[in-house]
Amino acid sequence: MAARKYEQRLRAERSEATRRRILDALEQRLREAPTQPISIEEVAHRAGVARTTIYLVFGSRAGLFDALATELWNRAGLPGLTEAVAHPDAREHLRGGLRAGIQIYAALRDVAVALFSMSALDPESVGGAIARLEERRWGGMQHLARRLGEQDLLRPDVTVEEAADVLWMLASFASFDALYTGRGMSTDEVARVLVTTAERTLCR
Amino acid sequence: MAARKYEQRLRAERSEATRRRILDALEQRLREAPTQPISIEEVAHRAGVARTTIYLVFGSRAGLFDALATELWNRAGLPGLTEAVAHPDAREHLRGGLRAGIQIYAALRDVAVALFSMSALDPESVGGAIARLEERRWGGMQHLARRLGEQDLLRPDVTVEEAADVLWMLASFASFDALYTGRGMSTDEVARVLVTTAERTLCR
DNA sequence: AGTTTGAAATACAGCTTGTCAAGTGAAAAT
DNA sequence: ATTTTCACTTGACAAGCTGTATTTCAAACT
Repeated sequence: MAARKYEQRLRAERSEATRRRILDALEQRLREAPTQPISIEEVAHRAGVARTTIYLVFGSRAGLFDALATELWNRAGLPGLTEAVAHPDAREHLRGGLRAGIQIYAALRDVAVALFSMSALDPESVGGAIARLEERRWGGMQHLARRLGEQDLLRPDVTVEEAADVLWMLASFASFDALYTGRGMSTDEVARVLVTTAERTLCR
Repeated sequence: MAARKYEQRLRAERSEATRRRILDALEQRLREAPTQPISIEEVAHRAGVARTTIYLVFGSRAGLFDALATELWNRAGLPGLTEAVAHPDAREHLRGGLRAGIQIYAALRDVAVALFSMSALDPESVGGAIARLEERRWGGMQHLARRLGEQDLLRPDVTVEEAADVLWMLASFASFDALYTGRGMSTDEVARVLVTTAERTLCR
């Protein structure tokens, strides 16, 4: 998106700035009033931009939300998560991965609620961004389950596939939010509950 | 709703029939195309009714969805669930309650996705029906946790409050659907995973 | 100086929701 | 048998939204 090649610095910078202002406006609006329908007009107004500019830059309403989802994830997600995944001990991988994921979910909570719900109602409405992220997450859970199996950390009555399924459920945004928003827990408390649940269910 | 007192049988019956036709049309439409925006016009057309009639009967779009949610729940929920709750053994209460809940979720899956997502985006848009159901569910989880504690079935390091929190998360529609739709499991498999997770995490 | 181009302005068609006024026809009351 | 009642219809309306197309502008580049 907006991936035109420029020799022209200033124009490229201004263009990028406009793009960011729009995404920031959308994010801010989602945080301020997550439970209210959003019009592109409103986002444009907040960004100090014409409505048509948003269509020009992002192609469509769905493209805008898609861009926000992917941008936020990259901004909030990569550092902690990749560090956790790299840990040689699979059990620490499990713990650190869950904690890192929860940090991301908490940082993006209001925005994530909107994006996940929109995607559930109609995956197209967020341009498939959530579906792509969830597919990556599923890959991550399979990887983690495999490593737990390789290091002989799984209970004898739990297969690698079953472990992946349980991790998939527990590491979902919905599980996080059931405890974080639904029960008013802190991120540390949520992490404790989810890690405990995962370990008691899956590990020896 | 539609609570006018009639001496007139026939008119009351026809009125009820209209109401049901509208709700059936909405439910059918949600099952056929869960991921497509729904217009009241469309529901009215399917029900063979004027659009204004829907506003007349249900007051608003939100009132319509509210009515559908409460009606479906009562239709699908009460028998199995109340039976499970009545079991003298709290452990069987846990198992039967989860199984019964899962049966409900599965029967209403497509409709439930829409209703829960709509409620997450804007609780008002379904007239608060989902919020009320979830509050009752929370009461049920607290009750179950208390019974597990009373019958000394909880692990010594698990408090009644913590048990209620975990049950709240595991018995949510989101947890069910992560496995049912997300992983393509059957209801029996979902029940096995959820019951196992709950018991290993909470019970001695 | 002349050209590119990111963005604005304006207008449009088509779809929503919600409300309102007036009308119809069949069941109920007398 | 006639009148009343009422569930429902019809048609119209204001207001808001999305998406697109056309034209214009001014800053940035060559």
